[in-house]
Amino acid sequence: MIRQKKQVFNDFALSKGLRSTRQRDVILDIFLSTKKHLSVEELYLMIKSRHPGIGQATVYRTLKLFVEAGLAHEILLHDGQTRYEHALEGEHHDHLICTTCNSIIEFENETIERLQEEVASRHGFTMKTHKMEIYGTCADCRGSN
Amino acid sequence: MIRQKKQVFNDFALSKGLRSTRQRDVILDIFLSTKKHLSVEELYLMIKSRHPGIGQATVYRTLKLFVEAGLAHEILLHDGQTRYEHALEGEHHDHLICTTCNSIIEFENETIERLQEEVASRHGFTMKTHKMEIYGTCADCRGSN
DNA sequence: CATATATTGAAAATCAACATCAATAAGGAG
DNA sequence: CTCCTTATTGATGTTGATTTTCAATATATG
Repeated sequence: MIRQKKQVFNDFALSKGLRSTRQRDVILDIFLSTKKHLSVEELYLMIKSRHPGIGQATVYRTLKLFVEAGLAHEILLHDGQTRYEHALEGEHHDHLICTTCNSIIEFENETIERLQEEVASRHGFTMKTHKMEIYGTCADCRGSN
Repeated sequence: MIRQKKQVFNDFALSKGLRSTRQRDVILDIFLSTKKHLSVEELYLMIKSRHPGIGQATVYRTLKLFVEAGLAHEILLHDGQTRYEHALEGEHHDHLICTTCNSIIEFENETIERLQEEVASRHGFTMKTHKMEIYGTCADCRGSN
């Protein structure tokens, strides 16, 4: 799986004439090793702890490449930071976001996906991607409030 | 309808002990008179043209109050500006966003709404609001590309 | 009217994201 | 392997949206 995603990036790099650098390898490794929706800053801190030489700007630049390569999606929440999550064709999930503790649960629902396609085509749209976020209170927080 | 929304804000202001000011009246009036998803800057420009005295910071502050009062929702697109749209219980719509021309089409789909509730409760969530955005190419842009 | 305090506008401060640029490194040619 | 071209990097500066600060002003209430 990780190998497969690295391949996706290599192919992308090749097709774009990008050079292969230590920094991009490191950033890709660490990005792929995470599960959560990390902000650039958070990812940068993880990276810096093992590879102090790598600059923040490079992390920004590289994450944008991952998006271009189709490996990552940008997520905008309401905390003023862009977050990145994994993306791979076929894999798609949406988010349940707890407005109390900010935890994020991922889910998939094929029926919703299908209805989205339907709505899009009804309006003459060709759907590329979509984003669905449900905000509410999670079970844990409901108990403790 | 507009009267009703003004009432909502008055009630909110009362419950919070907020004072009634000329600026907030003006901003609410103009906000309610729009249909689109305006950024703070866009709204500020509309306001300034008729009421040059009103400052940008006040517009920012007041829009946040509208959100708190339940009159508006923040929308985050990928252009680095927070936009505000009208919100009222019962009224809900989602967005089709053209990634070529940035136009936004609103739609509603009850089935999707229902499925969302279902997903939320299946995960122990109490759903408060949600957001769904479908990105793609609109009919016009498809033609001209 | 007088007082207490919320609100405002202008300007400064913040903060994420992006651009600049000199130094470095990749990778192909010889 | 060495040279050369050019992509990449890291440090730093800049931008642009949003927030905060603070003195001046306006509101509500006694």
